Amino acid sequence: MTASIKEVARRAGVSLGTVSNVLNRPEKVTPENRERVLKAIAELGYVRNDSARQLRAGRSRTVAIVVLDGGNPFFTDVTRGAEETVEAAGSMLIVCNSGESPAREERLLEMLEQQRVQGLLITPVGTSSTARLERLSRHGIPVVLVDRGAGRGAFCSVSVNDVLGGQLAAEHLLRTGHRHIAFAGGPLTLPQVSDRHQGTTAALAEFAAENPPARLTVVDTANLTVAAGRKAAAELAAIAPGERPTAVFCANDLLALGVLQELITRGLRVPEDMAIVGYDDIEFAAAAAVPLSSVRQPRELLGRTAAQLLLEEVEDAGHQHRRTLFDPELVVRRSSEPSRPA
Amino acid sequence: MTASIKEVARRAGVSLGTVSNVLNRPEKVTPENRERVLKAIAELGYVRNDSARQLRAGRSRTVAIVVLDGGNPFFTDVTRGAEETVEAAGSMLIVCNSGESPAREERLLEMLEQQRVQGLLITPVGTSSTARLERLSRHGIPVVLVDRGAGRGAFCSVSVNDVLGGQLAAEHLLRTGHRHIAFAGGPLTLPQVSDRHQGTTAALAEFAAENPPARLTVVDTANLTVAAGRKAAAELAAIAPGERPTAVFCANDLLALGVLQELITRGLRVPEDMAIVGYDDIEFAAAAAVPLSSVRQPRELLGRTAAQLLLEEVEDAGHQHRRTLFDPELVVRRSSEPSRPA
DNA sequence: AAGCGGCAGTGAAACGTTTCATCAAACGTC
DNA sequence: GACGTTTGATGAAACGTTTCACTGCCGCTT
Repeated sequence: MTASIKEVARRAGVSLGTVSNVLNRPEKVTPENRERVLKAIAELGYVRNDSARQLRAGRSRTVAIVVLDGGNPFFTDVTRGAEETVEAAGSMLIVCNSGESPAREERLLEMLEQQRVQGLLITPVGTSSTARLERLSRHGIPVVLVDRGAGRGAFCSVSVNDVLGGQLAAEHLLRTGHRHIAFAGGPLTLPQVSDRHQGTTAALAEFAAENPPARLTVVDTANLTVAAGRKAAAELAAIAPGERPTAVFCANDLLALGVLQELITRGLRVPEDMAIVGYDDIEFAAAAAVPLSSVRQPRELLGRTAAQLLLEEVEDAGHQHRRTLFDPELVVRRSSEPSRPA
Repeated sequence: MTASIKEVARRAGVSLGTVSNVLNRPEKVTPENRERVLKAIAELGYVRNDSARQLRAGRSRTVAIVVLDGGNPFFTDVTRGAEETVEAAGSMLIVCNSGESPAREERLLEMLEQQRVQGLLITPVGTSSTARLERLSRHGIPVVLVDRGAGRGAFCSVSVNDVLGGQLAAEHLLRTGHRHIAFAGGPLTLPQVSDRHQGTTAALAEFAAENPPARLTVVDTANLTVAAGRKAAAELAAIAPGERPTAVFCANDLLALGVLQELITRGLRVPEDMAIVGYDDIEFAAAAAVPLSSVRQPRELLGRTAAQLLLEEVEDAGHQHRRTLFDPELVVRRSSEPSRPA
């Protein structure tokens, strides 16, 4: 269907190697020959065959990023950052979505390995893929963990201190007078979720050292979506007012937006009846029905840094793995403004 | 670095062809040989080389989708729909982002063509890429236009009637008493934008046939983002109250959310001082500070249908191009509830 | 004038698959 | 027990590149 280099050579009346030279080292070929080859290329509508190129070269020019949820603005922002960096290096970023499903993740990794991608940015669903990722790395495909610390020193990683984030959120709620807090998130097997939860309990423990202890209710959700948030809010709203937490810290903003919406629908006031703090500070958080307090992560920076680390490792094989950890930042908005000053 | 089929063959003590058979037609090979080959594969950590496979086969197992804005929930939903369908067919969907930049789009198309992707779903930035897309199609890479009608019959396309959408929005505003409406959107070279604008003017024209004419103010924006919306709102707010439109129809929801936020910040009330209608009905529209009226598009269905059409064309070369057009639906929420009944 | 270095261009080899014609062996039939 | 048929295994060819050792050729030096 499509013309090959051989036909270009024949039409231009030169050898195969000369055409290749025009394509790869144009300065090495005489101007008139270059001219003729380019003309032939244009006439035939020749397009380089990347498969053959890659086969010969042993490696490709694409970097892949595998995200947990392609619809979550957090990940699209991370992706944007990575895209920028990868593109500047002359490669192409392809975005894949595991949708928090280990099976799909597995399938994607399999296909990406077969494609011999240049490198891989990934937020793994769980720990089940660690073995496969290590194998990728061993096979010469660098892997950088995104939004997830590397367990042992096997990979580079770029993440944000989720424990600290959870702590910031919980401390804020305690400071503004809340004594019964809910943590909404799940599945708890996601390190992001469990770290944020851990930060919460840490803050509560610290608080209890000098005060009467505060209470924590955990609402486990199936995933981190708006729909899951609505469901969580329904559970919270069903609790008798006296026993109900007065604030909820949600493991991400989608969840928080769902919670907010459902609470309002059910006639509860935010923050008076229930304060809310989200996580990620996505663009929509500030635009919500009640502007959402949230723990901000440097999303694009995360993506940029991860891509840089990856490209570095692609260049330099004898590379030392590195872990980068950013600190999050609490952004207080109306959804958690003190209803009763501490 | 990575083992090849040849080494597997040597280790298993069989020929090269037998290994290939184990991989592709396992029933054709004797159980004990199959066993030995699989063992060798496991021991060597052999991974199929897709470049070689593709080179031989002439085609790949990946479908690409090129979207205008990877961060826009509209596109992530379309992508989700497409993903589902493509995955069910055993292929892999890779997501690329043109970011509304013709240059980046051009680059992506070049690389995707070199990769000999199986097919392409695309929302083109403008009309400048038509020639290249036609060439792709001619070279055996089917192209389906998404959220964009095919100009001539060159491609399959799946879109939503944007003119009708614009009309629905404008009629709604006229019916609820508005006599000076703003249209915010841009660039007007985007067919989506110009169609929605055209629908608006059509509705106004129809209205004027039986009523004193209503007024339309166009606010041209650089793109369709929240930031652009904020800027547009600033312009609207700067108009003297008597001269200011009483309602604004935004070409998409991101824009509308930005407008909403900025208006609130500036102390204008929605919908009392200015009603808003958005477009797309993304998930965040209902959760906004003032729940947003919006023109709903069947986003996942759009993606699914486009992917189906594409796969159909991949299968059947002698395929008739088809254009599918869905109708949008107006969803009225508080942002445009009649402040003064008609 | 002979020798030498540099420069363009050539053609074959190699990358890792899949396919296909060929071959050998085992089997069933008469 | 010979023959035809089926079955499984084999090895070479082909896909489209890039690379590299060679070959002429020209102009410069001695």
